[in-house]
Amino acid sequence: MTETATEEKIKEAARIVFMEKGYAAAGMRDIATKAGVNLSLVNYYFRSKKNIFQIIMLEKMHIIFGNIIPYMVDENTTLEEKLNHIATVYIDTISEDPNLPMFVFSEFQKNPEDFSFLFPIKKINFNEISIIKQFKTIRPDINPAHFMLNFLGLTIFPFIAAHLFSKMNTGIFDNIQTVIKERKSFIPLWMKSILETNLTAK
Amino acid sequence: MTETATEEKIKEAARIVFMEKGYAAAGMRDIATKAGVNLSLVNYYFRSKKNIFQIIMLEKMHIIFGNIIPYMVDENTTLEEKLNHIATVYIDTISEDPNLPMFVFSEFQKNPEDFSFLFPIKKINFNEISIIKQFKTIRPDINPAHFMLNFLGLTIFPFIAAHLFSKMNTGIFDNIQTVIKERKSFIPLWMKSILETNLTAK
DNA sequence: GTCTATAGAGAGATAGAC
DNA sequence: GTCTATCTCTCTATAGAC
Repeated sequence: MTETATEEKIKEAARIVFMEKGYAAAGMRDIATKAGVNLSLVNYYFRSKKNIFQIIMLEKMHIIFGNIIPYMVDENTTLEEKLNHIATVYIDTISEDPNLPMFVFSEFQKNPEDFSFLFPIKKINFNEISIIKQFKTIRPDINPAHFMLNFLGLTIFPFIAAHLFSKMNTGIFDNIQTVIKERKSFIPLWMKSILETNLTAK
Repeated sequence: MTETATEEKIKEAARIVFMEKGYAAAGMRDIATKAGVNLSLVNYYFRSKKNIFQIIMLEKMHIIFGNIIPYMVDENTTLEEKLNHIATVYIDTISEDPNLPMFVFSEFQKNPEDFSFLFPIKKINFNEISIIKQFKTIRPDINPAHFMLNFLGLTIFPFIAAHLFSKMNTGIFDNIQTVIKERKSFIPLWMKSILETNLTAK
């Protein structure tokens, strides 16, 4: 491997510390301690806090978007297959790192300038990717943004709300991680119903 | 009023600074400057950074939950009326302060211990509030957690994702604030479809 | 590559004059 | 109530010995 053991230990510690505390509250000392190395080694390998953070952020962006875009652009699957596949894969992926969505959305919001250059996704015109084209043939009357917000909201929001909801003793969010996994098979069916909903009613 | 003009100026500045930067990155000097007052006045009125933050957080918690719980517990409205009412009121309320959901979820996650005592909601047993009882009579086969996650996901997630999505040039999230407002009438209809979805199918 | 030691900037908080 | 000045601590980052 090209990375030394020390470098990888520091990177792994940085992943944990940044994900737990966010950029601002994370300290270089936290990272060094968690990695079991001397403070100055963190700077030796990564030069600055901002630099190591951007490396971690780029990794996380790839996980959160890189695992979803390829299925969205695939011209050889139906819309139903896409929804099935993405819901399943995505919930499994994020379940291994459940704070990922909050981390990415929240850190991006705080310093958009620092990350706008990180977009490999930046160039993608959603109007021309398969999943949106398929949606448009079924529902030309609805802005595809609604479709994406619905799908991602049903899939991702539970991870974002999990901490707060499970701590507020409501009696219904006690095994929220189990509930989230049930959603793998439910979300595609709910999305189908949403797709068929007549919005001019009432 | 019981609060002096200075105290209120500081509080308003604190609201803005904390919402923009989060607790960790916000500085007492930021707050003083934004309020147009001397640094030591912030400590004079609020004694510590943590203290003023908790005051703001409590306020924000009341906005995000206080505007929704009363409608959920109301025994005199149907489930359909609740969904209509909440979706509309909530989207209007949060639109005035669109970073509110991210702020509350994100700051809570980072320091749960600091805020667990802030719950006025803590004692509410969701299994006994009207909206959940109504849901259970319609769908006794589904965990009510799904119902709440669906409704709140459709309603709140767009606010959380808005920043990131609108900056990634997808071509479909350009007027996302307008899109979000359209959802006021759509969400109740989508929820109706979701409620009627047969989940044993396939 | 890894350590000790420290520079230099910035933070939260307070003492004390007015 | 409001100011100036400052204490004390902690942070990122680096210089320099090994």
